[in-house]
Order: sequence, then structure tokens, then C-alpha cells
Amino acid sequence: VPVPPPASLRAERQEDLSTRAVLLLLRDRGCRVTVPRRLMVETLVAAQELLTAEELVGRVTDRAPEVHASTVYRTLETLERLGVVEHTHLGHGPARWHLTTAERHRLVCDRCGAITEIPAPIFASACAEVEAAYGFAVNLRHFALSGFCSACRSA
Amino acid sequence: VPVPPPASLRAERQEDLSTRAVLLLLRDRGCRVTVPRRLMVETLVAAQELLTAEELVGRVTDRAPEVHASTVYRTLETLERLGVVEHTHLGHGPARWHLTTAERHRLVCDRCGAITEIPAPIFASACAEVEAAYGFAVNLRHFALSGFCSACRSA
DNA sequence: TTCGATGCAAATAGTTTGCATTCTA
DNA sequence: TAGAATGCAAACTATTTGCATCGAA
Repeated sequence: VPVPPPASLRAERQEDLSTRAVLLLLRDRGCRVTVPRRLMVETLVAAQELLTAEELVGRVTDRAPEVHASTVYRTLETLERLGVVEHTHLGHGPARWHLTTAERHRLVCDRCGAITEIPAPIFASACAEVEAAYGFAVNLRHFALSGFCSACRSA
Repeated sequence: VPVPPPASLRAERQEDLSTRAVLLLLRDRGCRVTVPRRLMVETLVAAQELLTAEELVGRVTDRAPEVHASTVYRTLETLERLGVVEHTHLGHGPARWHLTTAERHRLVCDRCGAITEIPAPIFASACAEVEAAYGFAVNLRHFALSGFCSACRSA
């Protein structure tokens, strides 16, 4: 179950979210700071794109070959529980992980897989309407918006 | 790659989409009408809910035990290509299949899994805006809208 | 009588779990 | 030095594929 990021992190921009701040948060919450965790957080902070668990494993094992995929999955779960990262389903492939960012949504083309990031306000009033009518708080980050990009529509 | 339903089916309501019409369409498109296909279409037409492939296998094998899951998966693919059915990802579990219906979207609670159907017009203008700005045609049926229902938000 | 569809087995992708061991706090 | 986290192997879920056989048109 995802959780909103702690206020101490939420206010900052992604690029300000230092590895150190995340590790301190971990320690603060009674978790332990280990080599795999440190490498994972460094990788996620440095990443420009959304990473699959497998890509993350690869980047971590480049620096510490003994780190195992199951550790990465377990740590992602922990970091998500703390509100540091979240995952997004872009389509039929594996989930993609990233730091909890400002509200942006993603359009994923069903045909070519192209990803377009769009500003959240476009959907704000529709989401507010759903919230008013059904009491349901929509999270457009958990699943990408699926459809067809302009190139694939003409093709 | 999903495809819009043929005009002959699109205009009708789900409850009017008879098994016979679908089987005729199959034959018309050069496909063969077999026992597993007939049973699958009957089941999908009769179903009130969205079915997982496994549930569909179960309902079909109740009547013809020799039908295999791989046949069901392959036939779902065929029917989707013809525009007769489509699948929706509601969350982390298996995809759910249903006849191509009028535009309705689904809200799925991340915590309790409750499904709420909502009318499409709520998101129509936001989707139109995305289309105008990015040329991207959003399909809100392929992935459900994820979030938290009112009960789980208070809990 | 052809070739599209099937049943079965095995493979695959992505992720999760059990358990003995390690190492942080 | 307690117990949280790890590495590894194995299980698991959902789905796909290869292939010989079957049967609809």
C-alpha cells in the first residue's frame, strides 16, 4: 500500500532529494542502512529515467556483484512504504520505479511504447469531480495513461 | 494491439451482443467456429462481471473439461484483435476480460480492491485536452484508475 | 483436404518466499 | 548481541510458445 511521502521530502524537488536525506530517514524509522540500500538509493537519485527492478539490480551489481534481486525487491517495498519511491505500471512489462516526484502523469503508447510526460493539472478537475461524486482519490501515477501516440495513430 | 469494435457491434449495447453475432463475425473474418470458441463467447456474453482468463477457463471447462488454458488465451487474443473483447488491468492481479462495451471507466481501490464503474464523460474533456496538446488518444479502459476508495481513506 | 485451431508440455517473465547466515545499531 | 536485512534457492502467478494432432469449411 503506497503512502504519501513524508513532509520533509515532499516539499523538495527530486534533484534535491539527496541520498543522505533518504538514508537518514531510513535510520530514523528504525531501518538499517546497508550496502545494498545505500547503492540502491544512490542509483535511484542519480537515475534520469524510470527503472525496472531488473535495471536497478544491474546498476547495483555493477558496483557490488553479490547483491541479489530479492534484496532489491524487498528494499523497494520498504522504500515505497516510507514514501521515498513509488512504482508505475507503464504497460505489459515490469513495473518501473522512481523517487516520489512532483505530480506528473505518463502517457504510454500501446503500440510503440513511447512515454510522454504530461503536467498533472490537465486531469485535476476530472479527478476532483470523481472525488466529489464517489469519494475516491484517483492516483494517476500508479498506472500510466494508455493509448496511442500521434505517430502510431497515423500509421 | 487493440482495435475498435466493428461498426456492426459497436452500436449495440452489451446485452444485445448475441453469441450468434460474434460467431458470425468470426466466420466472416476467416476464423473457425469451434467448441471452445462457442463456449467462451457464450460465457463472456452471459457474464455480468469482468472475468480473469482463469475464471473463464473454469466456466468453460465446467461444460467441456478438455478445453485447455492456452486455447482460452489464444482465443482471447483473437477476439481482441477482432474488437469483440478487451482486457483491463485492474491492479496487480491478472488482466480481466469483457465484451467491448460502451465507454465506462473503472476505479479500483489500491487497498481493498473495490471496483467502481464511472461514466466516461467525467474524463472526456481532460482526454480531449491531451489529444489536442500531444496528439495522444487516451484509452482509459486498458488500465483502471487506481487510488483509494472513501472507506479506505477514512481507515 | 487444407490449414487454422487445439491439447499438452514446457518455457518464460516478473516477483515473492523460506531459511540459514550476516552485519548494523 | 538482538533482530533486521541479506544471499540463495525454490516457489509462484500469469502468460506464452512449440509441436504433433484434430477438425471446420
